[in-house]
Amino acid sequence: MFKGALPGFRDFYPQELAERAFIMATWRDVARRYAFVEYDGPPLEPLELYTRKSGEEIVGQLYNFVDKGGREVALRPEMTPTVARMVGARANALRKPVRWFSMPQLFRYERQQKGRLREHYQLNVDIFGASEVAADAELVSCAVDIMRAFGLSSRDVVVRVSDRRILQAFLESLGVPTDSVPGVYGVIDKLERQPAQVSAEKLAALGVPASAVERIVTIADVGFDEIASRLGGTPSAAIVDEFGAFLRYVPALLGGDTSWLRVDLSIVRGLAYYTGIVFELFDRSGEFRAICGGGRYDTLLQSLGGADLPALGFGMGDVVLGELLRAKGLMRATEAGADYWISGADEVPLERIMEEAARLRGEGRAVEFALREQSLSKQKKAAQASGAREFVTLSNDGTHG
RNA sequence: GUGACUGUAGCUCAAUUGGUCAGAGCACCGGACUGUGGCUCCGGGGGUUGCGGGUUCAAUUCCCGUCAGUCACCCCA
Repeated sequence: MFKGALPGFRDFYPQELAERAFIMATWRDVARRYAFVEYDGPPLEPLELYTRKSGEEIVGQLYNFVDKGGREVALRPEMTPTVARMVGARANALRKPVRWFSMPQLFRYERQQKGRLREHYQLNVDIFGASEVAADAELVSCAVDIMRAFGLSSRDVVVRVSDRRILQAFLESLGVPTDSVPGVYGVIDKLERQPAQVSAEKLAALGVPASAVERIVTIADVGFDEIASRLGGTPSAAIVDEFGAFLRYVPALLGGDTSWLRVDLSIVRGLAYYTGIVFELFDRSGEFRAICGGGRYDTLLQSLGGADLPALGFGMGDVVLGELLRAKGLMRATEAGADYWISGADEVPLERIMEEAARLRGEGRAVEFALREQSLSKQKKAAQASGAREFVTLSNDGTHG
């Protein structure tokens, strides 16, 4: 006998499936409110679709194999290449901006740990063909409204926002050599996970001026005012103005609520393909991994050989979110019981119960009953355990109870 | 891929310095309580103690391996 699922994979018993359905229904509902439309793609893709974007190193993280036709294939680790291909193929025909979302099951061949399995479901929300910063604000607002829809508040979750271009300009204004910027990103990305002393030493080794090291180690505390004053009048001023507009738009979209956003230049998002504003959602306690992350990647479609369309999006997985919801007591999902439990008193034949069940089922009701004649108390106990909402008793004199 | 810790019934756990130690609660099944809220009582099924070796007169309890889990690193979703 097989004892359990493969490592990193989950069996969804009815309770767990109800929770997954609850999460996905909430995702879908909020995405719809923002006028995003749903799409999907194949769970299995050519391996090259991922190596072209991320290089051969990525193969170590992929669930890949050779199929019976000799093709190198991989279970999708992310949705972006797929959606980039789909949008690229019809770039000229699609009404812009394209506002799409999907809830794919994604796969990674990695050793599992808390909040990370080999498989998960991830909401992907993307906008293509919009260079306006209002689009960035729409995405962040959508992510926050999803938190709200789950009953989470800004006391539970914070949105940390940054901009790669501003971070680069900020670092250069501190005297960081341009060549050292990528290395400094790497240090910044690890600030929270290693001692400040270690970070400072690494920065010094990268040629960062002593005067700038301390400011970089505490870069998470840099606010918009400091950014604006330091970069005002420089070539980056227009970008800072855009960032300022973004910081006004998000609260406007949230009905005036300013409590969710926090400027945090330490959000680097994996050094990857992001080109502008980036953001991550974290629980305030710091107990869990990032709940959600995203940003703008204007050059990615073109680099994948597709259309030259600006693009931005975010991903939100079900694993960390589920852990957070359970920790907060907000997982509102239970196995659905039947609408009616039909019982029979005094030797009512099973056929009469079945006929009544058939009648109600014909009306679209969910109906269960004991599959053999039992005492009424037994039936009532079974009905209660099943979670059925109504307990109906048929008796020989034709009455209902 | 590397390291640390862990591994007893579906779940949570127990079992003196290795010697009837394979148990309890919950859950599940059956029965009683003949009736209004998941109460009470009785009974039952279920584990080759992750798996495979080794040490020993004897191992759940010691050693090795392996698989799995947790956490961290790596990396990222």
